[in-house]
Amino acid sequence: MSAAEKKKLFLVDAMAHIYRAFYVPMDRLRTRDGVPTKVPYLFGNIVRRILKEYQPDYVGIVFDSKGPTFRDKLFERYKAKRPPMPDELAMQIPFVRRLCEAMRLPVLEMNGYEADDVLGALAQQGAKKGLEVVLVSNDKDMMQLVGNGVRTLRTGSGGAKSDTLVDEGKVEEILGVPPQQVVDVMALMGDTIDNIPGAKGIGEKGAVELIRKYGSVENALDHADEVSNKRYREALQQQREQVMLSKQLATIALDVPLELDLHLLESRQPDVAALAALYRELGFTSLLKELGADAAAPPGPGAAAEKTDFAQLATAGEFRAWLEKLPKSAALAVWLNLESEGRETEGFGTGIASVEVSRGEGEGRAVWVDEKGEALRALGTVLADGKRAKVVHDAKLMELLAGPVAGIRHATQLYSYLLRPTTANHNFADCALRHLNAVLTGAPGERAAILQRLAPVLRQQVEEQGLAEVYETIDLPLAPVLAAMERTGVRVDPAALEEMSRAMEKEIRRLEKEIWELAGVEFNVNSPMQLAEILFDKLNLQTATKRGKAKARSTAVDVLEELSASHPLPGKIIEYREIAKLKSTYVDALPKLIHPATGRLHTSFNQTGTATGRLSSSDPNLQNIPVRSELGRQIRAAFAAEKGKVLLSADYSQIELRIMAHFSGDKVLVEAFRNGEDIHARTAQEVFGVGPLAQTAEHRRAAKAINFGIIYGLSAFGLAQQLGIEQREAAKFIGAYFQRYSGVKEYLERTLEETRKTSQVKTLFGRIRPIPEITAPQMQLRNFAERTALNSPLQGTAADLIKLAMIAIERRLRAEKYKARMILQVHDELLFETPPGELENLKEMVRKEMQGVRKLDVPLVVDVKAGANWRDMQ
DNA sequence: AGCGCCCCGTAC
DNA sequence: GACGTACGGGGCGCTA
Repeated sequence: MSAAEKKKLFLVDAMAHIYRAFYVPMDRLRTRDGVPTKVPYLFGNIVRRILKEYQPDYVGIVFDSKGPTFRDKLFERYKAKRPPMPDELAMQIPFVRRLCEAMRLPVLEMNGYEADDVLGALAQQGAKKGLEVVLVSNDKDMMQLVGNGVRTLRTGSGGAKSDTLVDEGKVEEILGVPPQQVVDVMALMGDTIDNIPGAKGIGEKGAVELIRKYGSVENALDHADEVSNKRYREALQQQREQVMLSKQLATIALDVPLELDLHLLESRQPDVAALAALYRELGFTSLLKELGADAAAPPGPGAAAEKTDFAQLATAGEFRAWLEKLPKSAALAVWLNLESEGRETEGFGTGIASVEVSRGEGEGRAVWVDEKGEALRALGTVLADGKRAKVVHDAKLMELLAGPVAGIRHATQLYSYLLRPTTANHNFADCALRHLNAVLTGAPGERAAILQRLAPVLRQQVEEQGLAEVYETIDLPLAPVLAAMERTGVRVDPAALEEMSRAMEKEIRRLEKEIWELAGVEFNVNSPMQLAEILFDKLNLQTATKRGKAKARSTAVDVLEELSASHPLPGKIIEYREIAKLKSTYVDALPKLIHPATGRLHTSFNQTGTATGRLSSSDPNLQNIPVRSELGRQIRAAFAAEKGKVLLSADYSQIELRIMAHFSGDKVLVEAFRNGEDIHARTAQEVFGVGPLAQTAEHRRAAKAINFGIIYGLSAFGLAQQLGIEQREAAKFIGAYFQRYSGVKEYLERTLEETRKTSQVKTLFGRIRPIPEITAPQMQLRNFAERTALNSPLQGTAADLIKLAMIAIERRLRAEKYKARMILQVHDELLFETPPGELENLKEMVRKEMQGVRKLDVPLVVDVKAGANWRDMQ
């Protein structure tokens, strides 16, 4: 009999599919009474698809038995750990059984055995009878049954095309071991669904690696002491018993006393009447129609949820009337509820689900956003009216979603940030909990009401901390500026990136091959763990300099550079890393984030995300676009002005050192900046006693590192590492620096003293950063706190200065009707896109506003460049 | 599949 | 431990 003529037996692992369906995020699928129906719905989908796609001759749906199984008796203590099935899931299983019944699919189960065992036994018998057996299950454990006419079918979520029929070769491809070793792998990695404990600390990756090397669990355990990876070695040594037990648990029993009755399993036509009744009961309208049943369709799932609108104001008209009756004097709290968590749609109109407003504590009104946009229009009028004070949480988001906002009195997110910039979360719920101990219930209007309560509490603290001026003059006015920048976006040339991607892919493959040859084995070059094994175990390479315990097996670039003296492999890894990093992070990632409507990248500037007062940028992060390497600059060149425009870049020169000069009043530093000297050359002269003309590149490099180090809270260790010199020598440099720049030394000492007294530092404008660890008994914590205390006032003041400049520049761009737009901020740089006609005026204006933003004891210098793209500028 | 952690690398 | 501030990708393990 040829393979094509073989009859097909499909056995479906019901529980595996039920669990999988349960975790698909479709929680709105319920009957009108709220009974969840997702599981029978998805289960039915997959079974109908399989029947249609593969047309099996025999089908069985295999369930676990209801009573205790032989495994429970053998391994009671593990069974006890299995979490009970969630009620939400348990209540849906009877529907699945009824569905099978209505589809006339035989349900198979066997007292005392789990589904896996039944499947295993039936599969064997079927194969013996010359059937082509397919086990429908994505469970990896099931792959131990593959071979001799038995395969598994892994169903994908993308329809039949994404299904995989798994034969012996495929098992190895997927799991990395043949079917005979599946049990061994499972015994090590464990499986939560099947309640196999495995070895803690060993995942799939490690399990496969160990079994490939040692062949079996038993052998791996016997040679546990030889395993080089510490984590795996200890896991094997310490969890011997558990691993052996896991192997027994993972092994599928083939001796189930069950007779394969092919007559019972023959494919049959469904019981249409029973199926229609069930579909109707579950509210599966579309399936009912498909069935051709003549019954009237009840409302489908999801329709019910929209009707349960319990907004306090029923219509946009009511909302408008409510707003019109507002007394002019009252500050209005406004809260927007978004349609979804994702920010894809943010900023481009469609994201608002409902609006909440409040005139005072304890009051709140909510209204759903209507299709005609009446509610949003009414809101927009009030928001744009500067004479009406507003209370909001996120000022930038309000601007982005609801249009121009004038007259914001309180922005609680900014208050929260100014008060505690080191706290990670400034979302509304956390603020309400932190400052009011209020837990949100989700009642309509509640958030706006709580906003009214929160605002005065935070405002008072902001005033007490002397932060009101920073709020009024910097953070609040900056919010709409950032909103405008995000909305404008920046153009990136996708064709250029795609072209680069192709070339880089080729290069990566080439390097990968070379690396594999040098290593003598194929491995994942992206995995530091695998790479470390090759470098330190297989090739036995060693670094001369000792590294700390934690970083003993680091594969960071400085280590690779050291190793490259003794082997060609590390050098190739460095090459590979650079290309792979730039490709995945920028070249491939950026095009995906181009907005379809605008064709541009719209980053999100986080105004409350850093401890120092800097901004941050994400999705994508446009503040770390490469510039240092040639390949990196090629990426930067893809950031190009649109047709008929050019880019203008303006960056502060040495701003943090200038601020240091201002704060410290150090005579040398102030003089150098007032004279417009090259500051690195001056430092080289001061520290090494070498005049500018006699300085070598090495002098300049060291001087530059020292100047940077000063800003970061210099240590001899850090400088030594940076320069690749002895710590003693670095200490000498630092000593020389402080001798020549004694004002700097005194300033740094003063700063630490002051910080110890107040446990916080301040910027020039009064922005604070709490540093409680400054008095920690643990030296390590304290050292870190000290470096932070020295750096934050410099970094934070620089951030304040450029924020002020941005506000001033944006004001002038609008007042003087420039067509130019500010599009990015990168900490000390501003990027603009402008028609060439405005370029000269813009250059002058931007330079003037940035340099004159605040008079310091040393001049602020701004370098201005222009060009077609972000790389080629002069 | 999604999250959290680690390592690593990009920017200023 | 290791000079400051960020964000993000890939690997890996855990958990639902």
